[in-house]
Amino acid sequence: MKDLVEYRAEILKSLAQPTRLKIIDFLRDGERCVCEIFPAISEEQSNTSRHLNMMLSAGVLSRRKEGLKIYYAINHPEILEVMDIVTRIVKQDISRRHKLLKT
Amino acid sequence: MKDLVEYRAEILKSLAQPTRLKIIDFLRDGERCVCEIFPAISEEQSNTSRHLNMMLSAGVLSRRKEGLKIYYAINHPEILEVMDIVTRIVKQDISRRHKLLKT
DNA sequence: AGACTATATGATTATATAGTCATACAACTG
DNA sequence: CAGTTGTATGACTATATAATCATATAGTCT
Repeated sequence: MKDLVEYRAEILKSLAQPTRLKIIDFLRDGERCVCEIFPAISEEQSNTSRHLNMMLSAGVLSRRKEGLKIYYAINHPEILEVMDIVTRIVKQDISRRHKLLKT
Repeated sequence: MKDLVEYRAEILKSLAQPTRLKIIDFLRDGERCVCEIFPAISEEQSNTSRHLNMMLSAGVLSRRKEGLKIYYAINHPEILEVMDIVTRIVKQDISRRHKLLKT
């Protein structure tokens, strides 16, 4: 039985990778099928599929089938909050480093 | 030159691991030295040191020297916001799964 | 049924990660 | 100075991860 720490780590891990971040960014405005996602992020279909599946099983994405296509979407609006906070942190860090260089 | 996506991934990765999550949890109330941290999380000193260093270079922790001891602290209050959100997501997911099992 | 499209998966490879043990280094203490 | 304490690091091992290519599967269309 997985404990809370492991669940949290799993969710964070499923966000903590450049290709997956690009997917999250692309899904910001709503669900998209795989055939839209992989060209948008310039990755192979199979690689994209694996990352999508990983985020799905971490509970970060949800999935809907429609004919041949499979649509993925962000499963929790909170995920976008997390992304926004992390972006803010990065920007702060970058401007901090700039100031340090100038001093 | 690292781009924004890679910076974000680096920060998230530095949070996305059970041992490191335990460290963050332990540092919630303020800075602690390594000698307090590793017994608190039941990990070896050397392993703890590596994780601390990793979070330091991701910009997630800061470090202060005082005599023999080195104190680490969470560098951005926003990190705790992220942790809170992720905890909320996990709890939602768990109760969702419970409901599904009951149906 | 056969051709086609969208997605997933097996096998493989290269690289990264977490953890351990032993040891080095740095700062304090008597 | 020698001994001690706190932290970091080198070398190693086992395991996980990301990416790729080829192929399988599932659904659609004529």
